[in-house]
Amino acid sequence: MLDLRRIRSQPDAVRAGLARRGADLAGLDQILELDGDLRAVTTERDDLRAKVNTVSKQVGELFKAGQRDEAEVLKGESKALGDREKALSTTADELDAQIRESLLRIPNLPSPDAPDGLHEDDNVVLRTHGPDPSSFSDHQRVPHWDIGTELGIIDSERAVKISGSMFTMYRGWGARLLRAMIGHSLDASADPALGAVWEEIRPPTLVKTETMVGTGHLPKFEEEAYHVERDDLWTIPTAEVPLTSMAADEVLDHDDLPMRFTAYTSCFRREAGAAGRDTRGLLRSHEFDKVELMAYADGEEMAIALQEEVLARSERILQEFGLSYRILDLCAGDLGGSAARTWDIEAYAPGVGEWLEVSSVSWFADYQARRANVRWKQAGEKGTNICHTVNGSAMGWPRTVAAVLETHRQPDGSVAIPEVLQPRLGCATHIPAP
RNA sequence: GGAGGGAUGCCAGAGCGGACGAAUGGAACGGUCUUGAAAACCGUCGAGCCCCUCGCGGGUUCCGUGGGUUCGAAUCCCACUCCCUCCGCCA
Repeated sequence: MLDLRRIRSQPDAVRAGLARRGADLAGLDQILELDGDLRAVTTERDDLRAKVNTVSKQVGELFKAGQRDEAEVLKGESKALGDREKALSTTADELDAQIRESLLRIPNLPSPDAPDGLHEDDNVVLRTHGPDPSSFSDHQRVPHWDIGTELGIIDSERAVKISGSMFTMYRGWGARLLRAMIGHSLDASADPALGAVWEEIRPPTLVKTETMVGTGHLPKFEEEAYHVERDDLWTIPTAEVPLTSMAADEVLDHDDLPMRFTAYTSCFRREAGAAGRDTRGLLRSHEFDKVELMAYADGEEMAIALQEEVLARSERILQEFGLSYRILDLCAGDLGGSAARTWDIEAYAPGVGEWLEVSSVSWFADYQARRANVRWKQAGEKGTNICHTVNGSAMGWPRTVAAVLETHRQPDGSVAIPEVLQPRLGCATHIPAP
């Protein structure tokens, strides 16, 4: 969430930032008004409390001195003050809750570096890597759902039988290929030869409500997540959720920053309202595999360097897989609610004939960390500071698998396995044609 | 799921209605001593919010969480959460 003091001291700048992403500004005005009320009430309440505290102290002293009558008089006085204080206190609590509730629904301010624009079409292509989409041959122009069926490596029919529409199932070479890709990504992050080591985490995939609030997935996107009502737990839509909340309510030592984590998990999304859109094959499903990179930073400079580091790692993987991809700089209006700046990576899938979003690399400034209350402290210095958070996928696997299957399909119907993955697959070079 | 024990500052740990934001010890930081270090000694040593005549300033809140009793709660009462031990069940 945004810093209330910033909203208070620079309301126009905040308004302008939110307007860039086309956000509703009514909540902001409401907050400003409630905040004014709250501060008036709080000041008065604190004054009364101060009086109650002094009077109570006097009561004690008078009793000790044996001056019972005087003590009784003061006691009555203090009670009256206390009653007023209680009423004000209730009002203050209510105002505070209202403000927080509104604050949670206000999206982050876009980075000034994020391009202008309100729609997807306004996103800027930063660069494209690999062969041009027009250069692929006919044998690569087969959608992965057909390849999957042909090779017996994707069995959507049975997944649907077991779990319903928009679930997928990998079999045989498909399942092994997926596992090899995941392993490759995790191991690359653990390899010191490739730069800073990202600590591998295997987090829970069922989390508490407050954990979902921390990253900004609740309350706004309640419809998107599966909720296990009996135990009041939510299935995570991304490992970003548990990773970002790992340090919730903690004060990190500045010397430990940046802290880098990676996690492989299943991700669950209800995809409410997306029925029928891009749902064929591996394009969109309720449960999918993803490896996430997530880092805590001490501020903007460190955070942006980490965002670039995540992007480089994700790109590297796509390069190793021999895929064509492009990097999009999301315009202010297309940014997710918690993000300040996002780079999407889209891999080209020749069979589907589309660029598929396989990764999203975002810098959240202190928006998530303020929600989750993640702070850092420099030993010996006074006070604490809110962290910055960064995360990105490396990768969202189903679409990456799709792009790999289509890109590496051979004229004989087999699929060439990228070299980096071969050692993980018994040194096989191809998924054999049927 | 059942029975018992517990939750206090960075850590350990006292306090069980007023003098407690909290003893004591350790850690950390600054200093004295020393060629340097250790030891010893002295000092500092939590966070949030609000106000202002912005000063090494004032007020307030926080002893697991939420309620209650009281003039006054870390201390009493209630509920909940989490942790530990034992039993049951289970991959």
